[in-house]
Amino acid sequence: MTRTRQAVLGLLESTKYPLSPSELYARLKKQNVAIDLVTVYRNLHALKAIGVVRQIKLHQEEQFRYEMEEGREHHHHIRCKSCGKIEDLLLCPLKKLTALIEQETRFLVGDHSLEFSGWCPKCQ
Amino acid sequence: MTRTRQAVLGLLESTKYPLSPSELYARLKKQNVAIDLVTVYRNLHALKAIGVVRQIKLHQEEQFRYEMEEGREHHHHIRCKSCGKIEDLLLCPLKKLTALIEQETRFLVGDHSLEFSGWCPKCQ
DNA sequence: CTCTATGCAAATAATTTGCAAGCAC
DNA sequence: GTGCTTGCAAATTATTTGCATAGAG
Repeated sequence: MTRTRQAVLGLLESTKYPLSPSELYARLKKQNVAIDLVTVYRNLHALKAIGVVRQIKLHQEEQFRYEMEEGREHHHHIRCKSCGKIEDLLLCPLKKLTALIEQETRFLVGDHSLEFSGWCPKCQ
Repeated sequence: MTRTRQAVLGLLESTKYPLSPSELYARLKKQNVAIDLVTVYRNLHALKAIGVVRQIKLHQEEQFRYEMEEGREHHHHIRCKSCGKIEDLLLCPLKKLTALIEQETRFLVGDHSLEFSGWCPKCQ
């Protein structure tokens, strides 16, 4: 547990929506944490490998985002097409559906991603 | 409607799963179509702008994929984590859910992405 | 001390842009 | 002819890798 890993983890813990590597980097800089972008990437990889953080790709976005895995229930997201605001959705309507899909496609379903996008209250 | 646009469109029409720009490019080359990768990108942008093709980003994939928009019903996809095989899912369980989400988040929902991944029959 | 993490530079991969020449109508 | 399209080169953005050094246990 190094100083930089601590910083990355701390920021992910205190942010309520998933952050991209460059967002993480920019915020750490602003907090005067001496860190390299590459180190942010490497820490995210390491934290993902040990199951502490989860990597997600939001609908139509070009980069990955990361959020804390532990202690979080399975959930999805909704993102504003205008300002980019991201919120969690705690509901997941897909448990029953998975069995149906496995039956119809003969795939074994590992996971799913369900992301909504639209306009947040301010942007409507 | 140029020769290259015709080729891009023709390939998208004859393929039953979404293709990435580089896949399109590679296949056109193989068919001896003289075309530049940049032209593939520009045609996809243009076709997307006029609503002929749809851009999608599959769960955890790094590049965009494109598929025909017209004449296709709203659908989702499932991709094999092992061999990359992609199939369509015609069911969409989310229509009712959208209203609920709009009510709970106060977002106005524009669209959603729902992608499954797992292992196809051969890879299990 | 020994091993893993970090910084810096550089390599990749996906995608976009500038510009001059070519094709469609 | 006029304007949109294309090709080639180069710029951008996200991400990864090599290597020598710094820091953790």
